[in-house]
Amino acid sequence: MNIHDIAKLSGYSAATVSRVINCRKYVSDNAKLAVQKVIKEYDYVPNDVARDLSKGKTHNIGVVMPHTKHPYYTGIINGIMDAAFPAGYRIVLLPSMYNADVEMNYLNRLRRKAYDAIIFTSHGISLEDLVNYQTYGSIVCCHDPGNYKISAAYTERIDSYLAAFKWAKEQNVHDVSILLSRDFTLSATSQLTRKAFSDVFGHAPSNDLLRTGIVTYEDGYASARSLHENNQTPDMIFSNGDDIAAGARQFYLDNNLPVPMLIGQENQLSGQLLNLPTIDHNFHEIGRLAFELAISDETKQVSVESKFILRNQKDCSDS
Amino acid sequence: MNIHDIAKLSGYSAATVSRVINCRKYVSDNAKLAVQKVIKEYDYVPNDVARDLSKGKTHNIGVVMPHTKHPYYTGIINGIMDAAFPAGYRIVLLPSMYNADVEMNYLNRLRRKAYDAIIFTSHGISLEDLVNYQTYGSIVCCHDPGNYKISAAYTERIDSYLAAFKWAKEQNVHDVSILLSRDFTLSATSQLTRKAFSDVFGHAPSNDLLRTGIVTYEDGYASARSLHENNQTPDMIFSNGDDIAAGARQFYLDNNLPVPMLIGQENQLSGQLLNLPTIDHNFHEIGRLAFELAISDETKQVSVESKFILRNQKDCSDS
DNA sequence: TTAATTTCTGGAACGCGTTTCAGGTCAAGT
DNA sequence: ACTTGACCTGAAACGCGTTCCAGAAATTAA
Repeated sequence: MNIHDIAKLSGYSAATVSRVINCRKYVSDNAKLAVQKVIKEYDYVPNDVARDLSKGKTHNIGVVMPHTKHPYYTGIINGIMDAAFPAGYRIVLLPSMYNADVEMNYLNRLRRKAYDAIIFTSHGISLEDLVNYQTYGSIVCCHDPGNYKISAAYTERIDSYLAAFKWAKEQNVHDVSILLSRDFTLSATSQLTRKAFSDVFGHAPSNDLLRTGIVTYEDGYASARSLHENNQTPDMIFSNGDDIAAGARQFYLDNNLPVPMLIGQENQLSGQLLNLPTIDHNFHEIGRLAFELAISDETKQVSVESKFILRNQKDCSDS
Repeated sequence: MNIHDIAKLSGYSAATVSRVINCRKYVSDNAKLAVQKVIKEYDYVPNDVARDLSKGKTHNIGVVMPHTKHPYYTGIINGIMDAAFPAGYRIVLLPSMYNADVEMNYLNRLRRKAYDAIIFTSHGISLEDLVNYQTYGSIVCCHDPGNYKISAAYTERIDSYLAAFKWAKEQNVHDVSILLSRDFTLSATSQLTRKAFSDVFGHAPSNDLLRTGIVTYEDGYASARSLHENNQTPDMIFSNGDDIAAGARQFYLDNNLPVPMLIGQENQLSGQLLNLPTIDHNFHEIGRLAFELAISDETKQVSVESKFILRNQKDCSDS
């Protein structure tokens, strides 16, 4: 049962049926009634894929995310969804695991018109590739693209990082362990972290106290163990997530070791429960903005500020 | 640039080009080479929407979720994704807010072939509606459908609920507050909670100690306040999420009130941090199973056991 | 050397809705 | 009475890839 069947049954043409369905002008009352009757009688609904093909638009936005565990991504996703839903767009989850082939595959699906636009919450392939693929559709990334001409919604992190490290310095810490999601060489965010640290402390962060590939509570726990096993005793751990900080803390507690000071990120519930200083990167807002950019024709960059949050300082080391 | 253009340029027909693209048999080496050359030269990629239309399949699975904040949904989503990705399916997020019109709209989009199947992590419309819409595509729900003929992947909760309440009884608690996501009348899960409670305690849970519509940490906090303001002093709070329990706990701490015993659910990080007894509903596995059902032709029900988890009991009331 | 396969290939139909365009009607304006 | 413009309508083209079927050519089997 398709639009042509309805046309035949109602005695009108497919064009008229299409007009009725889409509430277009230039349809007589007679035609409208006749068509609606048949549609109702046969319980007809139009095929969305055919419509998408015809219109050249799917109302689907692909959202590429390296993994799903990290709240960074769920935060952005929520922001995107909250903006996409009222606008009549759907979001398609595209897990990438930072795999270049997989990401390329998604870009090609953009070319193939499977999505109207694609948002990279993060990406393993080069920014240059992303920029080049813009010929085939709207692409948005979620970090500062520097001089590259590409739409981006991201958090301006430097001030909050500086604030965090300044506060750290005021606490008279000397050995700061930094836990990162990705290595300095791979991630602009990681580079920024290093820069902020260096600016405040006057020297680069120690490699002995650095751990990368850290994403979850469990990773945080393992990092602390690794530090301990390498006889490193940082007096502060700066991590890229409250959950991660919580994991590290747990390792020390479990082993009756003194817990270093902790700074988290993402303003997660764990941080709230443990009263950790944290950095809120406003991911929900980033998601909203990314969506707006995705469906707009302009190529532009928008950013929001992140905030270093010092909670009322109770003791953080108790269980 | 479409397949017909490629056909013309290569001197072969669209049918042959299609065969080359899809690596079908019955193509001569000459034809293959010629077509591939033109495809490469013009950097042609086929249109996915046209292909979907032609094949009558989108490889998209719609996943309806009432809201995005609750880890119940993110857990299932992760399970679905982990299964869908290797199978070449994508998942489309469909927020519903338990709104019947919205959910109906998604069901209609299934009819309209926008999705190959649809998974309801939860639903506001009647199970009967869901059952009826199966004519139009594969539908999976995530709770025990009773006698209704519909595919379902869900957690068998009764044993863990019983175990939890039995443990509670052993702790000699008398006034158990129950915090639920949805009212008994609306939710089978809520009914089960009540049944388990009644079975163990020999009487129905107190309405004065019941709160519904509770989903987040903040809701948990508000519930505790509400209980307090109504002069209710439960000696245990049974909540539908560790985060929620954590929220309730925080209210008591903030007001220097004794913290009742707590039982959480979902085995969340907050529960881990606070050493809460919890119930793990195995949502990741539910997601996996739901996906398998979604792409299979059979209509069947599968369930997994949930587990009551009693952690090593440290004191839960400190900060 | 036939008969029977298997391999190639392309025209045309199919999946299905949208849109353009041309042709026609009818009421309002001059 | 004549022009103008708004209103209706449908055939056909368009978006684009897949597949069935028929016919031709090349092998293989007998």
